[in-house]
Amino acid sequence: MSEERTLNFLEQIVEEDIANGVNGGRVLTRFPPEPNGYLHIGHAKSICLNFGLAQKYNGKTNLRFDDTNPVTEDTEYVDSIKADIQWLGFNWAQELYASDYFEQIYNFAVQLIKKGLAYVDDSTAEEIAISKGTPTEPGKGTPYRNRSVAENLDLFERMRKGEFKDGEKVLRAKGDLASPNMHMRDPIMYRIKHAHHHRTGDNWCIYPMYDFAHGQSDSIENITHSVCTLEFIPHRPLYNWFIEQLGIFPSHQYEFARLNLTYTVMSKRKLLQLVNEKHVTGWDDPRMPTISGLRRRGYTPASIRAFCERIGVQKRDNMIDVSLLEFCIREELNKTANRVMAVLDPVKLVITNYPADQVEEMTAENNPEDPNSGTRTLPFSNTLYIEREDFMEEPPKKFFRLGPGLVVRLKNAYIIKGEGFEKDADGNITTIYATYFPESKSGGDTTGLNVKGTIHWVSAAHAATVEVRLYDRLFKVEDPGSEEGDFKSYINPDSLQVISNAYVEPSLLKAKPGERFQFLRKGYFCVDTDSTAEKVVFNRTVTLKDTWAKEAKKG
RNA sequence: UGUCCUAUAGUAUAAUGGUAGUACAUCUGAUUUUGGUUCAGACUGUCUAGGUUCGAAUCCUGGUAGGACAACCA
Repeated sequence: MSEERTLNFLEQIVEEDIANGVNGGRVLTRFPPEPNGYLHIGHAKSICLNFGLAQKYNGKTNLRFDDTNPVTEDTEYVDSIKADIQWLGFNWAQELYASDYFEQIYNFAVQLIKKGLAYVDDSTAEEIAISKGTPTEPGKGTPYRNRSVAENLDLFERMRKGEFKDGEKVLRAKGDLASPNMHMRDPIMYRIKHAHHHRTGDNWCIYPMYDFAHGQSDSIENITHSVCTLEFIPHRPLYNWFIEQLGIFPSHQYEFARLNLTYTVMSKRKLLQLVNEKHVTGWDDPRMPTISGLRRRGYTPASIRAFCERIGVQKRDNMIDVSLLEFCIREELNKTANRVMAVLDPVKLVITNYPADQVEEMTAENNPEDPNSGTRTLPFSNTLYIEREDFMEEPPKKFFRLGPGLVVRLKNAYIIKGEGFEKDADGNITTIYATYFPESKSGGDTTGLNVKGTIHWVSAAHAATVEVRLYDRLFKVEDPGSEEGDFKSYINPDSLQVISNAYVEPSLLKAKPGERFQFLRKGYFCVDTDSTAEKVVFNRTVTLKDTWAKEAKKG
């Protein structure tokens, strides 16, 4: 119940509006994705913001697809977007589409033509661009700027009827060609696209531009707070101008800084490239910063919401350290994920003084952080697999694991002492030999031995074989987008390591896709949707914090 | 060299004219049958120069730096 966090600047605006009785204290936000790609963690920030604002102030949030460009949009994206928002834990008041308003927006355009504030321009895209001038020189306009209202009305109607080809004509607002704001220099309102729309089919061949659809849609829905990202700041005067000239409900636009994350890219264009050029397996590849990728990677909705809460909201450009995201998922999984033993890079360990035909059932805690998680049993025998990195032939001083003469605790079992090992012709260790202390069994240790290290293991005869996919950051550099040349040349070639034969506790054979575990000392893992009856596949969500790895790196 | 936005520790984010705080990251130490967790501690900051004020991160002015804007994309 401790709501100690101070208000972010948008919450302050909303609270002021409520205090001043703006809109009668009503709060209605919207989340307006364009259905031309999958949602990513940056969208999650916007979703948490828009839905969060409404939740906090007894308001509602509409889901509105900004589907004004039929050539890039698709129902596949609509479906994935809806699924992702719901998975994140948010419910929209209404599912709406800008295309629902095409007739209304068309009428708005006619209204502006009649007021002498819009005209049909026959110029080419190049001609229009040139006639707009530059940020430092005013625009000159085109010869079509002074057509009569009647002619504009006629032409616009014929545009709708399909009498013209793509690009032949556009409808433009009559703004201010000398404005220092380029968006006010006669922005295009409608363009001709003889294209099939995912919802309106072939009903239309003219489509409104963002600037003549977004604010209008906001207004039609009576959105009170229209929250978008910084790049729309220069559009705001135009947003307000249209609303004022049309005399419609005055929605207000507010802007915040989009999320940037280290070691990844966030633009839909770049993500699409990664997918199309097969640098990843798809939009939901666990290395992708998409919601579907993070879900498959093992991230939880709560962890993503916690992340969005921690990063805050402001108007300055930012670059969030991906370690914060990792912290958020570890924080949750530490409390909720059951611990299991899995050996990813196995080497055989034989306990020479343990009876070869004996099998003991060892008791293990499922989760020391959760007293209600219970215990399970594990088969123990004289031949085990342990992690190859847990043995060193010539261990340095601070190596608290196994080596010749070193003692170590086998988690949930006995203390053992390294005795010897065998190597193959290439010098790789093939088998390690150790002896155990019979009186050192977990829970009943009477040896008084003080061992510094504990390692995990599985019994060779009882182990199940699974596939494990180890993911690392997708890019080698913090900000691939700002580096020289093609961002794809900074892709991390080691972002995926597949281990097709890892040994795990037999119980994991029953694990279902989406189930999460902590592989003791190795990290958090999630069962992948690629799992079959023959082979269970685990994705590594994130490693555990590893202070030994840091120590070892120091040399 | 136009207009707009922004500037607080390595990264984010508070302090709303009155003790610059929090988180992540980094580093110590303690505890630990996970080199995990937990706990204790350390480190590092108001872009700059003036001004207003008893008092400025906060208000004003001038610099500087970063970002956005000239798509028939959103």
